Amino acid sequence: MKNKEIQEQRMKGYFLQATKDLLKAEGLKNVNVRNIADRAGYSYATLYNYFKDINDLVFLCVYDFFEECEQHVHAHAKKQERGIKRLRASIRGYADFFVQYPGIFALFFTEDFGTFKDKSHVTEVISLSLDRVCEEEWNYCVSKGIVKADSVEQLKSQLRHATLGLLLLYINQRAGFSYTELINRLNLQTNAILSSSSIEAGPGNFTVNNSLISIKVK
Amino acid sequence: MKNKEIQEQRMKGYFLQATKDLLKAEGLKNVNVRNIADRAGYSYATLYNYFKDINDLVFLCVYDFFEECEQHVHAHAKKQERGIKRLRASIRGYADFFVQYPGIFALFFTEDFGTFKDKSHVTEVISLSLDRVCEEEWNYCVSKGIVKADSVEQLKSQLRHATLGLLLLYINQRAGFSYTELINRLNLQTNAILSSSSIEAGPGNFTVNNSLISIKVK
DNA sequence: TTATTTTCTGAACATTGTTCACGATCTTTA
DNA sequence: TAAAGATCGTGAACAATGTTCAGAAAATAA
Repeated sequence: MKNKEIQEQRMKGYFLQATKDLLKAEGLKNVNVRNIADRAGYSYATLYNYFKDINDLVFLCVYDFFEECEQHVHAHAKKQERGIKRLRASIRGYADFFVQYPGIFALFFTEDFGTFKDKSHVTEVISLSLDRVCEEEWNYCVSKGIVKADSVEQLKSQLRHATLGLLLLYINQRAGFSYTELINRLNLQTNAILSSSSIEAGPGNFTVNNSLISIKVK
Repeated sequence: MKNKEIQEQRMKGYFLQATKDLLKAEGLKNVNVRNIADRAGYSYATLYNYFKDINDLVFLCVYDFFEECEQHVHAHAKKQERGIKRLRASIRGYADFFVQYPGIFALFFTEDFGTFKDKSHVTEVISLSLDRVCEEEWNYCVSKGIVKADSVEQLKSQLRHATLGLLLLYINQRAGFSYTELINRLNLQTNAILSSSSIEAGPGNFTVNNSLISIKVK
């Protein structure tokens, strides 16, 4: 009875891996049962012995992709000194990850769940993904008194929605600007949110000349 | 030569109207050539005599939908007194419009353009739609000295992205909260952005008790 | 080795976008 | 007005994709 379980998990893993590879390499529109099965080395019909439908398979990838995103962010952010700087770097890393893999962005935020069951788990991972990858740094900022504990939830929420909105326009080609310009706008926007009254002024955090428009990042 | 033009525009109009009705009534996933043609009273093949493909037809609807959105917003906002209050009401109206028609949100922000040509026009309408429906009120606020002229672009941008991000999570069912809660969060977020240093304090605008979290709207 | 259960597979069906040849209709012209 | 020609509308047909199913292949049990 144990072997059967192991073998089933192994089979699921093959399809899952094939789906992830395909999604990263060719985007969500090229993810279909025949392509997945080809990569996995089985017939498309076999897939249905292990997954209810293609949504079941595709949305299972969210967990792995979130971990990848987390690692990408941490690898990018750990070069910065702790505090607001690292927080900013985390947000930048988060955006970079989805720009690099637009298919993962589509899966996380725009793809219809269809018949996918138990979406509450996966929606929480998705909707709080930016908060999660920044969590350690938020805690640090609060513990050091850089950010007021009262304000953290409000700041997280602002950053979450602002980052998402900007990414949505850029990744779905609604914004007419370049990648460089995206990063520019992301920085401006992040600074505007972080330079609220909830952030204690401190040397090396950032310099604001009291106008929202021209914020100079040190 | 003139009659032909008129007749062609009329035919396009039938398909366009059918597409809009369908999209509003049944959402983007039920918009397909056969359903559209049924509503228009023609065969699905006839559609291809007037439009290059279905994307050509569907993205043409953007212009009309934007006008509808604009009217919805104005009808909702004109009850408020001019200035920050009406600005807030406009943002609320904008969100309401897309909540009422999730298919229009999908078309505006998440649907792939495919082979759609000349997207620069339509992307501008889309990406600046919130700015446009608020334009009159921004001008008013600047002219009355309620908002610093320097800050307007930054504020527009913040509101645009924050509103979009929040709507994305709600409409695509990534957020686990109700409509009431959405409006709550939207108001909080809007107030946080509008109560920056760029907004002059004034009687009746709003009351802030200096913390980001608990803003009381008068 | 044979029988039974499990796993895998292509055929087949539904849906959707698109093309195309053909017939209907309208216009031109002798 | 009637024949010739142009234009328009149509279903058949093809491709791509999701899904189901009966049966082949493989693994297991007797």
